Amino acid sequence: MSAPSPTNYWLMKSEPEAFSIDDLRAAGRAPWDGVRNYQARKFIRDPMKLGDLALFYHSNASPPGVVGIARVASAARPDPTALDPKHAGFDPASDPQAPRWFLVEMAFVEKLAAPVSLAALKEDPALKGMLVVQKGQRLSVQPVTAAEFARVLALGRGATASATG
DNA sequence: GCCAACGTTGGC
DNA sequence: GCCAACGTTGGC
Repeated sequence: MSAPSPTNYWLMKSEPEAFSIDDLRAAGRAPWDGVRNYQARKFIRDPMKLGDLALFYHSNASPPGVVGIARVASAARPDPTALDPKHAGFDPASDPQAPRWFLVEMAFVEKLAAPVSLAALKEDPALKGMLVVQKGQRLSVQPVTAAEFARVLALGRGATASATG
């Protein structure tokens, strides 16, 4: 039996002061809660599938960039933090009977030996189509192509900038 | 439906 | 801390 290959690849942003790759590694897996953007919700709720792989991106970091790999470890389900008045992500308009916000659980896969900074992503011609390098793009859950994912992973595992594997 | 005001994101 | 860019809200 070979392991099923992931059907989609993603980039998921988190501020390291809120939840870092080290936090995910320590936890093993964790609910990816707090997504409050309709476009990101659509990705989480619809095309995101168990086993999909994601680039774990540190935003508001020094430097910002891809620091690890995570795997989608659950189906999408309603995000309970949207219904919790004590939670920063509380949405008073959210209806428990018709959940508005969703989460998936993410599992730790790998911390990159050589984090790939946003500047490095921008410098790589092979990655010029990535959403994260586009000006003004702030979507917290983004699709990436298999080729982009493989390229970032190669860079992050220590491949030289001139390697094209 | 338009669009100004506001709040947030996130690089720098 | 600054501020550009974006998304949402709400008056009209």
